[in-house]
Amino acid sequence: MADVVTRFAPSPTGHLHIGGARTAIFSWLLARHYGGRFHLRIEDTDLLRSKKEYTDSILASMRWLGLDWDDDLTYQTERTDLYNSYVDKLLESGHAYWCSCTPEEVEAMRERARAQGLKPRYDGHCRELGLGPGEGRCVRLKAPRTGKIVFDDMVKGRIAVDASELDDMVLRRADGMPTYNMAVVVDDHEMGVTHVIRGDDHVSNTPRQILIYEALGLPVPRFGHVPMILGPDRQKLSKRHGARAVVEYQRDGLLPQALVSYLARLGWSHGDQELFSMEELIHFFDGKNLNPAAAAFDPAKLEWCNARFLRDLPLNQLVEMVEPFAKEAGLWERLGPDPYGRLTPLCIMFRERASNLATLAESFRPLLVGASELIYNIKDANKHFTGQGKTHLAALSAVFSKVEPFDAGNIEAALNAYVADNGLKFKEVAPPLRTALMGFMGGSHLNEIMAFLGKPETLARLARAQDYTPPAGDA
RNA sequence: GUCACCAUCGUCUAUCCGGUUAGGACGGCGGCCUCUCAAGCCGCUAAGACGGGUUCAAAUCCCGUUGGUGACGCCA
Repeated sequence: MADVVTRFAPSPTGHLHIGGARTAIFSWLLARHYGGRFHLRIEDTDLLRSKKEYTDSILASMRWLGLDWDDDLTYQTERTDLYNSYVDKLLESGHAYWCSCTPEEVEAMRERARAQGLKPRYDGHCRELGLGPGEGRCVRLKAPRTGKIVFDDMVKGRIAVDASELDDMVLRRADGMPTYNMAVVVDDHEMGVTHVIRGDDHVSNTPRQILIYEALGLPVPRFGHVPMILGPDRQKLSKRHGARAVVEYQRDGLLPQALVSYLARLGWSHGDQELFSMEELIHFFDGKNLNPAAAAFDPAKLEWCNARFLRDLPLNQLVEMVEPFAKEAGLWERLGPDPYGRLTPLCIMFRERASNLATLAESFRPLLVGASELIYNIKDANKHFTGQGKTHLAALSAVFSKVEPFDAGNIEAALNAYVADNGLKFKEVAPPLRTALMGFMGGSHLNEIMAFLGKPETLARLARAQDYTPPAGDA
């Protein structure tokens, strides 16, 4: 398949949503798989709803996901003359005509059709009137009245629509601006697009666009209509389903490669493989094996997917990525003069206990606050800071104070010796120690925690725990 | 209403130009491991919407029904 050219054409009327993101991913992958080109076109002709900030946001999300584009961006608002030159061609060749009907008159036609149980549509009132530019308001396509429009969709297979189902669509509005279908055809042709990958809400536009291609005598590209993404309840994705925009997932601490892998796997498959690197996606994604049915978005699986990528990420990259989240959590200042040197052991200790960057950063907190600021889980403290527990803590304080250097290996040896020398079991000593260190029964290996904390802080925490008294009135 | 599209475990999917105990993954449940929480490992759970055909044989092909989605704009 030579010279594959695809595109992604968002309207800057909102942030990039996961549905759009997946469409972009498929389109991008197809181009990259075949060594072709991928273009980005901003469909900003809806002047009322289009906003520059949304264009910026969409671009930022594309970059974050790792979807680069070839050549400059195309903005539809800058191409009005181009579109009109094509409309003029159609007028000259007799494939289009001027229409003087007002929107109100057309609406009345639709109403009449609906009343008769027919499909609401324009009735071709001005089709044979031969109106000139001065007499017309908008320009309509003189669409064929009979025959079938057939195309072979990359995901849905053969789709056929009867020409009689379509009416004479408007190509140029009364204000001189092209309509969506006209602009899309001109743009896709001008940009040399060979494969139009888009959302499945466009299937019914496709026969109309094919009519324009044919009227213009242009080659018709291949189409691939990818289904929508549904919410976890299989209803249309909406606000009540939580995060929908890519930026929200970014802010929540998702890894871009995890989102891409998950989204690619939604509606596409490569055997039983669940996780894909970008390289694997490019290698395997050939535009086949796309599922024609809509897929429900599953946050639980996304989280699992993210946790997997989090674990396998090279440590230096992980440290880099967790930095903004540590700052956001207000923990950055607490890392001291060598923040990266401190972040590294924290990431090693907690990465497999977190499912995203935000929870990972938050899990550092107990090790970064001072002994007096450590928040105790009341249940754990009451259960483990008992007479026996405090006895162990007192003895361990003495033991640890002699450990030098205070590193993980020596600490572990000292701890094991204490347990063995006193004929104890490790699990008798560990719970009070862990609770004293972490504030609750959780976290990484005890010796690593203590090594990270350092001797003074470790001893301070053991001391504080020995002074613990259950809150009054607590049952 | 009309037209188009869709239909395998709760979810994502494999199998689908016919023949399988319908496979994997997430989740859930149980177990192992273990100082905790995770992770990891093991096991269990659970599906061809329904009805007709065609055929020796249908999840797979055909028709219908039901259900879902989209479209029917001088929005994109």
